[in-house]
Amino acid sequence: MATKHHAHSHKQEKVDAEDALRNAGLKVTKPRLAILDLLASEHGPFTPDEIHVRVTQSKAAGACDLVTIYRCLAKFEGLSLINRCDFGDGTVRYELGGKDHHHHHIICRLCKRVDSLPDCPVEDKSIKMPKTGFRDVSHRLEFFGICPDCYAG
Amino acid sequence: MATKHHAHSHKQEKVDAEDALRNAGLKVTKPRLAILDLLASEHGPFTPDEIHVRVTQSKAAGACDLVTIYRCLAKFEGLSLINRCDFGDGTVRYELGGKDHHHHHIICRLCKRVDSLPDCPVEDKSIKMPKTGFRDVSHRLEFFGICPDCYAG
DNA sequence: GCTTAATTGCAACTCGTTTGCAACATCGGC
DNA sequence: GCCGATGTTGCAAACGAGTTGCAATTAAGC
Repeated sequence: MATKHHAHSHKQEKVDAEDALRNAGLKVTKPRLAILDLLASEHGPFTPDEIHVRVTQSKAAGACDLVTIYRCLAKFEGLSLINRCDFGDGTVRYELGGKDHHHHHIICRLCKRVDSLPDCPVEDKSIKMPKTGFRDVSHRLEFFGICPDCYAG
Repeated sequence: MATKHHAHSHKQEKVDAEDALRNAGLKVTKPRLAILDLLASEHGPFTPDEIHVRVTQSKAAGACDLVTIYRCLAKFEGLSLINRCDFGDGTVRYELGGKDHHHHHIICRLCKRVDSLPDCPVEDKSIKMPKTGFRDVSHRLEFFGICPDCYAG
């Protein structure tokens, strides 16, 4: 009983992940729960490899093959459970959130730290969309710079 | 003499490319001239592979190994003779132009056609740069959509 | 519990890109 | 114009991220 109460907030996360999987029509497996838990609890985004390392190291016994990570991430992305980020450094990253979580990042060129920017200047209309005759226009926007920690120290 | 006059405009391009190489402190070689000529005359941007095919097929005798293309492009980019574009499709593209040629693209999701956008809305300040404490901030911005040709036909 | 379809692990593979090394071509000096 | 130092090239082999085929396993519905 004591244990049950103590673990409450963590349990809650697990249930959310399970629900998300069931709602999506996916089987609930250990690797999938581990990936969703990781993305829900640590600030990302993470590369497939980073996810693999963390999931494998976590005592949550989510250990699995890297291929499984790739396959789960692909499924999750297809169902909009997670978003893919591409910072142009040769690998892809993922973070929690569906289409409603649209936002952009600023990445430190030195320490690679990633911050999220709350507002999207394109949807804000603070960016004037060029008139191109294209339809169904989406965009990718990322900022790069030197973060305070790096230029201070 | 007749030949000299006849080939004038084309010769001129070659001279420009040669000058660019000499000014950059690079040796003037056939592959390098062929790459610069291609980028100057055809509307890009092009992947290394596309450049290789075109350069090899051109009777200008610029035939060379794909590795050479990669190495030339890396040098050129380091010297800001060309710009790298990344549309997130697993390969990189290059086009002519230094830092003064900063601009963005809109890419058709169907036919992959790439148009250049004349103005940069970010430098226009029509985008309100988020105050993040980061310094030396640059950005990457690309648009994706369906081009008129694709949704018409 | 038992069946079936989904999921996983392993190994082998693809594709864009990079690297080691020996052969070669360019450029500056004679 | 020839020659040597240095930069550049070709080839083959390696690389890393991501994918695929297939047999073994496991979750979900009955």
